[in-house]
Amino acid sequence: MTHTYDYPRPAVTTDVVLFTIDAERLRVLLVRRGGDPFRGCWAFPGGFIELDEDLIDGARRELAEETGVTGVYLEQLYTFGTPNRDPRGRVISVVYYALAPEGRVSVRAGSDAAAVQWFPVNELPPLAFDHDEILAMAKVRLATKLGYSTIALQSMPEKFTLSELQSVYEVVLGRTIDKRNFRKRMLAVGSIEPCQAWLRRGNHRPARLYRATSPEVVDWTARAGL
Amino acid sequence: MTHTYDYPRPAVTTDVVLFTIDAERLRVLLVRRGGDPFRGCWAFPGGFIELDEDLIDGARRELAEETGVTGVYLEQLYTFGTPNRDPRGRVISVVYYALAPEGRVSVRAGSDAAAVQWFPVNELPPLAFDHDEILAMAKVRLATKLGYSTIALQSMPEKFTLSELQSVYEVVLGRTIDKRNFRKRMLAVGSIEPCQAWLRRGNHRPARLYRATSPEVVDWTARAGL
DNA sequence: GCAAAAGTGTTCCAGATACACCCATGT
DNA sequence: ACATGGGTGTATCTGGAACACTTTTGC
Repeated sequence: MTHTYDYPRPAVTTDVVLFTIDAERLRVLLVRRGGDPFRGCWAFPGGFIELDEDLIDGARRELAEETGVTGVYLEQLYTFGTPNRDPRGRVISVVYYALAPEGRVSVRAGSDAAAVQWFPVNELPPLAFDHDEILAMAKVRLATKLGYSTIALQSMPEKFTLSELQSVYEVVLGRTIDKRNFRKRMLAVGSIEPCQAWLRRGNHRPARLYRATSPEVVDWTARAGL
Repeated sequence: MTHTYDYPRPAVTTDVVLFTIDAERLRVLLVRRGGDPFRGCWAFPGGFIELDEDLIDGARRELAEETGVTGVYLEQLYTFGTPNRDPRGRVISVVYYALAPEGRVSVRAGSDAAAVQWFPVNELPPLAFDHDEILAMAKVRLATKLGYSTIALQSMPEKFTLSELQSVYEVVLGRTIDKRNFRKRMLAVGSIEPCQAWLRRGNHRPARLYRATSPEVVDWTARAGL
C-alpha cells in the first residue's frame, strides 16, 4: 500500500543522542548500520516517525526497538534538515538527547540493528550522515545544562554518593571541581537529600548516600540575567 | 502531479515568531488566516517546506512571502509535532523566532495572506492551532537569551542610544533596570561602541549614539556553570 | 599503622545591585 | 527659568573560587 500527496513531503525521523558515564568517561550510544548508505558506519538510534505518535514517543520507541533502552528522560535538542544530509532524499531529523544512569541501560541488539555499543565520545568510529555535527551540539548542550538544571541527577541511580555525582560533573565538563564547593552548592540548591544509608566500598570511610528530592523535574532556574 | 511514498509522511512546515518593540510594548507579527481551519484566527507566518531548501530558508521565504519582512536573523526555537495539532492531518512545525528592529520591518500583506499585523503580546486575538503554546515558549526563550547574548542588538537600527537599548531590555524582561548599571555592563561587555554622533530630540540634552561592534554575531557566552 | 576516599569551613574576589545629582537642550 | 531626558561614581552585597586537614574504614 502506498501513500499519495499533492505536494512532495520530506521524510521525518527522530534520533536520540544518549549519553552515559562509565569508567570515568563520557560515552554515547551508537548503532551500527547494516545497510546502505553508510553501511558499517555508526549512527544514533532513530527512525521514521509514525503518523499517530508524538515526536518524543517516536524517539522513545526507536530507542527501545533498536537498543532495548527504556525509561530515560528525553529532551529535544534541535531539528536538522539540510537538504542533502541523507543521500536517499530529503530527511528531517528531530533529535532528542538524554543522560542515562550507568547500569540502568541494558543494551541489547534490537531487531533492526546489527550491533549496539557505547563509545567514549573521544574514541568514536566513523559516524553516518551529519551525526558528528549533531553530537557536537549535544555535547555543548549537555555541558551547558549541567550548570542550571538537575539533568545530572537523571544519570544517577536512586541512591548515590556525592563523589559519584561530582564525577558526572567532572567528566561532562572535562575538568576537576573542588569537593567542598561542589557539596556546598549541591546541598544549598536543595535538589538532593541525604538518606539514612551509607555505602561501604574499599579501604576507606563509608560514603553517605543521597537521593534526588524530585526525580522527575529537570529544569528549574530560568535565569534571565541582568 | 502527485507524489507517492511507501509509508505515510507528515507534512512539515516552518513558522516564524517575529517580535518587535514599538511604543514601549513587545509585539508579535501575526497573519490572519483566510481559509479553514481556524478561518479568521491569527497565526504566525509560515508554511510548507520545499524539498530543496534548508529549514531556515523555508522560514525566511514564508516570512517574506506572507509579510514582506526580510533580513532578520532567525534562530530555531523548537519543533512542535503533537499528532492532532492541525485538524487537517499530521503537521510538524519547525519554529524559528527573532527580534526585529522597529522600523526595519515594512509589513505588507503578501499574496497568500488576508492581513498582516503587529499585536502587543498582552492583547492578542484568538490564535490558530497551538500557536499560543508556541508563543509562550518563544517569550521565555527571548527573555532568557537577552541575558547572555546580543540578540537585543538585532532589534536596534544601525545607530541607537543607550536609552533605546535599555528600553528593549525593560520591555522584554517586564521590569525596570537601573540606568547606570545597565550602561556600565553594556560597555564592559564590549558589544557596542560609541559613534561620533549625537541624537537631538526633544527639550533635553542630546543622546550619544552607539553601534554594535559585530552586528552579525549573536551568541557569545556559552556559560557552563559551576 | 598505613593507604585511600569521605567529610568539613573560612577567606577572598569579582560581578551585580542600590542609590542621587548635575548636564545640555528646547521652549 | 524650567521641564525633560542624558549622563555619571561609589558603597555594599552576594555568590563563586581557592584552599588543607581530620575521619573512618580495610588490609
